[in-house]
Amino acid sequence: MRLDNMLLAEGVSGPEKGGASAAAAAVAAAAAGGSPNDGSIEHSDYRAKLTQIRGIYHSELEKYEQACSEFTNHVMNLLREQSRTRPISPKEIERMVGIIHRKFSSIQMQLKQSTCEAVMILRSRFLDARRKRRNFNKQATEVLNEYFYSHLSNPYPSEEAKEELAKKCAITVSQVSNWFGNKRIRYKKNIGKFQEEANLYAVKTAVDAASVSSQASQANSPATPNSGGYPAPCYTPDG
DNA sequence: GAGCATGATTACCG
DNA sequence: CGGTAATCATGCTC
Repeated sequence: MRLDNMLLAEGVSGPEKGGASAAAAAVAAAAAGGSPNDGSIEHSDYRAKLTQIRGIYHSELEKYEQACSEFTNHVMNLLREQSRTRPISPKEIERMVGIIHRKFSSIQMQLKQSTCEAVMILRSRFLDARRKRRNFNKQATEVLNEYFYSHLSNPYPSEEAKEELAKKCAITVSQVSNWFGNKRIRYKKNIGKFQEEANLYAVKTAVDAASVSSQASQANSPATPNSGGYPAPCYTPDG
């Protein structure tokens, strides 16, 4: 009866309302392991799908139950008719009913199993954040890149800085951390590839920060990596 | 559709 | 616990 427990836990079987919230709680618990996503939209989406599965499950279950009782009635009638010609013991009737119920419950088991599978697929699809990865918008990456390249000598934002960036970019702090982690490693791995970008943002922040007069005339010379921290492309802020 | 870009996850380290 | 490195899975471009 593992299937029953599983369906109950997922809120597919069991009471209407408590079930749904139980499922949501299960999802929340599973997602709490480190998923940085806010997830309210995903949850409502998940719930909708789960409700759909629930509906199918219950209507099918009802159908089976109805069919079972109909069939049982049918057999009982047959037995009743037969009882005119030969004696039929209550034991025999019981046995027949038992056989019918076993047959139908095995069909129900299949229904439960396929419902379980559907739920599992749904879960894996909705809980695996990688599946619904979205690129950050232009403005967000702009902000992040600006910070990264203006702190190229030490591109490790503090917790507060991360929060600030997260707020600016409308993403979570974990996403900021992920972004910087990825950025650092990828920048280090292939500095050449980021040269252009680095120069761009270096100039941008330079112009932005210090509104000094003309200084953008030297922004296209190739790389001169230094040995400390992270090699800067061609523009070194100071220090 | 192949191939690269990119965000997220995982294993491991200090 | 926060970092790196490798990897996964998807998005995007050609």
